[in-house]
Amino acid sequence: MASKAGKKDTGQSERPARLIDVAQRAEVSRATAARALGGYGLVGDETRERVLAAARELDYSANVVARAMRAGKTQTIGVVVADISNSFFSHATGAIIDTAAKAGYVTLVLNTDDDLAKEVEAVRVLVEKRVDGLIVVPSSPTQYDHFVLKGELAKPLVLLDRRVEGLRVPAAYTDDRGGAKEAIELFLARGHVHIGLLVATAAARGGVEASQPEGVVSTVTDRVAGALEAIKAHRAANPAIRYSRSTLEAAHSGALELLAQKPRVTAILATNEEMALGVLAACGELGLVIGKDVSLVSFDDTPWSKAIAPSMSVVKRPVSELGNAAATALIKAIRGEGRSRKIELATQLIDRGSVANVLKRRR
Amino acid sequence: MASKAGKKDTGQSERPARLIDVAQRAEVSRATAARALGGYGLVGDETRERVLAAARELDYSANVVARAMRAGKTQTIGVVVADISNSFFSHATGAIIDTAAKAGYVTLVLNTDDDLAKEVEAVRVLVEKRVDGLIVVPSSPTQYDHFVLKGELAKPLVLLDRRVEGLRVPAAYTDDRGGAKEAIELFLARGHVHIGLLVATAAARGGVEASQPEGVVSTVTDRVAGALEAIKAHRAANPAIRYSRSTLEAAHSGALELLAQKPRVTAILATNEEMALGVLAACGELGLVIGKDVSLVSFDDTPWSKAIAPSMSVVKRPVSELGNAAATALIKAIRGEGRSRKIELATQLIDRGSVANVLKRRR
DNA sequence: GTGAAAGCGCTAACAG
DNA sequence: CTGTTAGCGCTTTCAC
Repeated sequence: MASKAGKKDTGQSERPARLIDVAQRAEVSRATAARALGGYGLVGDETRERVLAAARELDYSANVVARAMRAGKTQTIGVVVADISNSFFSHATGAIIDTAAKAGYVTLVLNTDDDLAKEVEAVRVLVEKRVDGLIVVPSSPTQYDHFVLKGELAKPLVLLDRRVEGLRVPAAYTDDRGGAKEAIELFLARGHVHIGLLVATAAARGGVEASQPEGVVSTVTDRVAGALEAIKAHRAANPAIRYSRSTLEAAHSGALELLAQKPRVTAILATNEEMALGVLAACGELGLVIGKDVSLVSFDDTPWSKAIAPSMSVVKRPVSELGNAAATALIKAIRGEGRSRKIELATQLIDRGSVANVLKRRR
Repeated sequence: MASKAGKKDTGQSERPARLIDVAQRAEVSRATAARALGGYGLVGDETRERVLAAARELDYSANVVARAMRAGKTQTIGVVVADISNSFFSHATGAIIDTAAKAGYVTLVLNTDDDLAKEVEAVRVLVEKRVDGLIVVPSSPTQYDHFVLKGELAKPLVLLDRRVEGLRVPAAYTDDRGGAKEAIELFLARGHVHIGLLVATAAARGGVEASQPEGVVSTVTDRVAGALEAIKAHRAANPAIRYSRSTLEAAHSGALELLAQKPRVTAILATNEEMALGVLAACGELGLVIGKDVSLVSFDDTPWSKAIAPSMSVVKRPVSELGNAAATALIKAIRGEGRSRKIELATQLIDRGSVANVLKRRR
């Protein structure tokens, strides 16, 4: 490859300068050059200048791979998410990338499509790559063998958005149970009696189901639990529930099913952006007006939620903060500084215009 | 760190097994073990079995860093985008990650916030990391020194979404000029005379301006050029234009300014999601009904565009295909197979319900 | 203040 | 079919 240099006009230029090239040009040893470049140890002032000049002249770029091999650390972290193109994950990942970068780490990103097999493979690849740590959005609420090597974690690990039963590692997630509870309480306070839950099951498989599928992640169970908690506390009627695959199409069908309930549901809690969009589409189709015929609250404060008419009430989660917290916790773990356990961030109910008040006058 | 092993119950287990450990356990040389594991060269059947068994027993995970150092290739590519949390970039990046993974590459992602200095730094870091190639969304339409080492590209490079003047490398982008042209022609065909352009300037700086800022990327100039082309071809009146920073707030102000034009603008082309949202918000505020008082077409087909009422007409760009194409071109370049130059993908005008027909009867 | 040398874990000649 | 060996480029004791 590089041997054809100099002949063709497209011939590769000579291979990048190495430390030894810099050392020779500056007429010092590799050790001295390394010290000057690395800014550690003792180096004479003029020697340092000479080395720096040589490095500049040669366009020297340290070979971080060699350094990593020597040091046993790569200054790289791995992020494993269900799907980077999903806005929740892309925002969280963006925050992780930035926080990690500030601490001198670069970030490798892999998708799993919420498929455990892909997650296992992703973790294997990242461990082979010798990342210094991992941030994972686990696709299973119970499986964690792939993180463990010989009774120990293969790498420092922080869970994001979801917890894994029995895995005692730091996890950054939001209080979705509380968020769902608040949303339902808002419905109840406004007089809604027939409430519907459109629950995204993060899983890529399945369509729409009336009962909770197996192996559903913690965010799903938390949100349902929170909603039911509110219902029970207020002795309200059981809500209609549909578990839907997290796509627009499935959400649409799910919403239609909810809206077809005998005493029609007048308020729906959608557990993510796709579910909310499904409700909007279904209502549009049925000629039902949001904020009037059907009230709606959705998880996650998307940019469009305040631009539409009526603007949508949401349970906002601090997504960037979540990513930052996960990255910070991971870097701490990598550096061996203390061990954060659980990082639970609060959600915030933002009531905009999509929840009608159907309260009758006090009789 | 690892030296405190065995004492505390949290003590790290012994360091990961190396090739030599596997070789010893299987009672063969490192070379033989490597051959068996790597599936190349000649190895006796039972020998191979023994090696594989030993590797399994030791939970051997090849050290890819060492391999990379030897091989001079890291099987890693770098992706440099303005902001991974932006839906366009996250979708494109998702496609890149998946395509690269299929070809055996993992992906490092860095953000620039459309800041050239950050871009330069990102490229430096990635080159130090010895990535095998780079996919960059350039933040400047003219600067490219940071990609060049000694008259040569530092690494195989593919541009994404935007072109750079004078830089002859493969670039994957969409025909935004054509897309804008079609959108304007739709307005014209429906009888709109006073047309507005709300143009996102990708730059993080600035607010709202009436004339084109300096150093704006190719997508911006392409879209404006396409729109003006359509206007000129039909001898229509010059459009009102606002260049806006790509945030909801700036877009909102920009839309308000457009809507305040003397003969009021009846149709607006928004050049991205944020701009469209700004128009929606502004219209909501002014009590103007989309698809009736104000017609709207936006670039990029977002999930919410079809769920709102009326659904929004858009210039759809094949985002995932764009990412795939960029990744494929890069991998080709890395492998030295041919050199794709420009990859221009077509846009598609999807007319939904946000463009009113204001045509008067033929007189 | 500077240099010599060992070695991180792996692979690819080259022998046998 | 299998073993020996020489590095890839860097850092880091340990001498001087």
